[in-house]
Amino acid sequence: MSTSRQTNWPAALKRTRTRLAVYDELSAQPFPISARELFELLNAKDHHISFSTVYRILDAFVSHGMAIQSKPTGDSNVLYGMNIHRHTHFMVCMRCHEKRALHDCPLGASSLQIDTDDFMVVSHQIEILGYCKSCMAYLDKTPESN
Amino acid sequence: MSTSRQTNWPAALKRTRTRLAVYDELSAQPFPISARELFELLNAKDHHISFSTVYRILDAFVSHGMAIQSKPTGDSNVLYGMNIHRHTHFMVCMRCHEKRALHDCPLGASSLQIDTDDFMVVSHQIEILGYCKSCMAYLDKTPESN
DNA sequence: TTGCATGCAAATACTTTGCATAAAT
DNA sequence: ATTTATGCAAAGTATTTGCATGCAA
Repeated sequence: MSTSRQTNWPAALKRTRTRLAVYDELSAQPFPISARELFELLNAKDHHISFSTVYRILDAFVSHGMAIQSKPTGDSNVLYGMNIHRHTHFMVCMRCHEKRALHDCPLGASSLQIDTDDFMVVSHQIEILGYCKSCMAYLDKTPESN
Repeated sequence: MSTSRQTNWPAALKRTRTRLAVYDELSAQPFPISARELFELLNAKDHHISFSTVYRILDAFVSHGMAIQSKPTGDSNVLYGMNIHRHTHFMVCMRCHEKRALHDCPLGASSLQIDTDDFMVVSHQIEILGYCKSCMAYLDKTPESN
């Protein structure tokens, strides 16, 4: 009943038990997650899988266009998510790292217009940087400034 | 003659010799650089400065809106740059991490329209993700797929 | 002088790698 | 049969933290 059975799969990647498990678990996530979280989710389901293997599989997925890597401001580790067209962008406070989701993508499909013969556009990432209400207070200037 | 003399400076941050040196060196950079690079540039100029201090100063600058942090795909470390409105976005190959600069910002000033009472927008980051010409070849699918 | 900043060194993550074994085609 | 993937453990690298000392206001 796993989705991985019927999905396009790169010829270069063997369909191992481990990779199919990673594929299914990652596909079940509503938002990108870290390699460690994925590792823990899989092991909680009795999939014995090594930590380094998770990284290797995720890298392979990214290299073959099945997954997307992101490094959000305020997260200490890299996140991975399946390459789906439905994605979410965030505003991030540069001081406390609070995040707020944007309901609309500011780019929409327009990023695909950048597509050229030399570069195939697959996705994009956007972060709006600034300060949340409570952190604005720390932006004070010296009395003599401005 | 350093620019740091005449610039707005948050009241909460003491104007120490070390911070002024970091400010000037970072301001001189055309593109964001890592804490390590900054550390090396400063020490090459006879500024004895500790590595951890560079991190602490950069974090303080980010918290006070003087600098921006970014974590580009394919770079193993965090980059820092002064918060100037002139910035560059990149297309990044998800396999080999080759980067190509975008000449125009796809958002322009429109990201500022997101500004609300609750969140003060300062900047934004965009990455266009995809595959360069030579890496497209690795995206092949299984014969039976699709 | 008082509190914040810095240096040093050690600790903490996170991620990658080597190599022997196991599994997929 | 051959090639590629995995597990384990160890190494590598970036970043953070504690604490004693130094400096700015």
